[in-house]
Amino acid sequence: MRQRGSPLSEQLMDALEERGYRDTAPRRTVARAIAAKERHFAAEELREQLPGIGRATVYRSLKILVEAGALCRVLLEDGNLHYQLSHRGHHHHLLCVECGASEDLIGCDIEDRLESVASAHHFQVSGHWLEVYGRCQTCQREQPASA
Amino acid sequence: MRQRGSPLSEQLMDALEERGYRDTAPRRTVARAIAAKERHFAAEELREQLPGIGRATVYRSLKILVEAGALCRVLLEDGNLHYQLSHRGHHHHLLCVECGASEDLIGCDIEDRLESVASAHHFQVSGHWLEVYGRCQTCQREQPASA
DNA sequence: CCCTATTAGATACCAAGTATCAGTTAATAG
DNA sequence: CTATTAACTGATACTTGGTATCTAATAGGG
Repeated sequence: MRQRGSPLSEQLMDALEERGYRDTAPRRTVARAIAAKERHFAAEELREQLPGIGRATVYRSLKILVEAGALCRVLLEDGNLHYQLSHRGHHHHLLCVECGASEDLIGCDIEDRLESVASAHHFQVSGHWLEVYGRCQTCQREQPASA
Repeated sequence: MRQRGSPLSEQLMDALEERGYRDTAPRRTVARAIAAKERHFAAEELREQLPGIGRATVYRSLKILVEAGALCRVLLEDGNLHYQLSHRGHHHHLLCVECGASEDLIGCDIEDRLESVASAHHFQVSGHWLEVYGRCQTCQREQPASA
């Protein structure tokens, strides 16, 4: 009697199965919990929600989901690391510091600029990490000027 | 009999005193240890080097030095957070994944590009975090092609 | 040389992991 | 449909990074 999950959680499971990981009940439970998230979340927050799942299992699931590209890690402005569903491959986030919403930064040429700036330093770029913090359109409308 | 420190460690102490922090022996010890670092370092690494200093004091010192702008935090590719001396205000790092060297990224217009890309998303940028990983010139010369 | 706010260090705690390991289970081979 | 076994789970303990709390010590101004 396998629990069905949302299409989103099925996608997470698929990503794991593509990588050769087994389809297990605890992983399905974790996948469903993640799929239900509307925002980025802390590892501990997820674990608290799943008291029936072992601590190690939750963290292991997060790890392999990130490796599988189904989940991505986001660095908050305060230095905390959160997780959220990942749709594309490599991308960046516009993180709203007020409501916590996150928008993917696409169609940007940041990589190209990085490349050219780095080459001026005779540096061979192999990767980078970029997070952008600010206020989303919705929050700007709600509080036009400052907070 | 106050221990003298290097000019660099004196700079760290000055940064603290400017902010109203007191000149204490433990802080001088921490400042000297940091000033002697040639690379970015982990908090725990620093603490191990200073068995005579309390754990909380080491972490507190790191925190206030970051706040004072004398130290900056660098995010390694593996997600670990390290610290290193900071010279300028806001800047980014070119981190060599081979030797751990770090170069400051200056004279770049990344900020401008971010601003324009974000405004296309109707996003009001207030801050960002950027780290660039790759190989420095020295490591490229030593191992011309791959590793 | 006092006075007191700041600081130090001990301790305990929390968050985010990782390592180990005995016991369980998924998937496959027969 | 059962047996096999590699993968997985969950408990536990440990590590790193960091904060909170508290008592004792001390810097530095008056």
